[in-house]
Amino acid sequence: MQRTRFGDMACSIARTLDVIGEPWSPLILRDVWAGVRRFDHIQADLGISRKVLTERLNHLVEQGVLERLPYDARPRYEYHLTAKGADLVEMLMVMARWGDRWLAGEAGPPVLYRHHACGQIGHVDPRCSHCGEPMHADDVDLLPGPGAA
Amino acid sequence: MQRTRFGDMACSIARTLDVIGEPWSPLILRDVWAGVRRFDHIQADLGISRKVLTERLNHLVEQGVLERLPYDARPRYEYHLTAKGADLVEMLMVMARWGDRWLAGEAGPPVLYRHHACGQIGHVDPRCSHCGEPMHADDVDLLPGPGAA
DNA sequence: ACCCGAAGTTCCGTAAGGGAACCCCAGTTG
DNA sequence: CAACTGGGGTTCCCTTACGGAACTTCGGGT
Repeated sequence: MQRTRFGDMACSIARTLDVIGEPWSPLILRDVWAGVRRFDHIQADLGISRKVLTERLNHLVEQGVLERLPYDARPRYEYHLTAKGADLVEMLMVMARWGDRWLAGEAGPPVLYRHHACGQIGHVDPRCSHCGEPMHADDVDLLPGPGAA
Repeated sequence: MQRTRFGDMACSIARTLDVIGEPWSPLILRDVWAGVRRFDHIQADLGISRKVLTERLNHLVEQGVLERLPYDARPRYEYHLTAKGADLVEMLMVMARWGDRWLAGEAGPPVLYRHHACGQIGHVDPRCSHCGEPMHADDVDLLPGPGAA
């Protein structure tokens, strides 16, 4: 299908898509985050083809998002989030939040998030790192930064 | 490529991917958010094939993320974010934040975000909707919700 | 010596992306 | 009035990536 690479664009969204934008990658990350860490378990949980799963895992490891660690004397491996990968989980939480809000329907959200700090069920709320007020689509202006093309 | 549909999974991340998970879709959303709203402009800006752009725009309109509005007496159209679509922009901001942090390198971020409320350059910071404290990968437990499979 | 289970690898058929050419429609120019 | 233009697609062919199932490899257990 000769997919175009996005990484060369002067855009952090495009570059991020080059790391986790391929089909299945966010779901693989979700599984690893949720504790499904082994090849066969991920494969069975997602119903992904083994071939594609191999490709995705290799790519995510190359990109430093996952690491492949042995868990046995035999050649058995688990995949774990690196710091770089754990940082991607907030993106998953925002996606989940959007799906809960716009797609869950009558049944309600399939997963709830309990926050350690307060012990309550909550969801992720994007706020300005500077003033702490909400930060949504209309709350920002986009300006060229130092790394602009 | 007969890609698997994710929408049937009891997972809001998977369902969200069914709406904006196809290649190019997040970048199209980014363009529309940034003010690039017309077919030819998006096509030229992204370098996407016209065929795929047509498919993606139709899908995003069907999903209620974009709306197609005439801007002339002639058959000319612009694509605009709906409320549902504007709500997806926070996902883009989180992706941009991650790319800025982990992929931008020496040059620094290509785009800066000025927050209207405080007038400062900031970035998006995910916080708990309940207590306002940071909400990252390790700060939550996942529990089955009412819509669980 | 045989079987097992985890983690891939290989192979084939199909569908999706890339790219370029083509089409339709409403002005607008000569 | 005919030809031209420019936006917004549509059609065609080619290549590549996905899906699915079968096969392989490597240790350990019985």
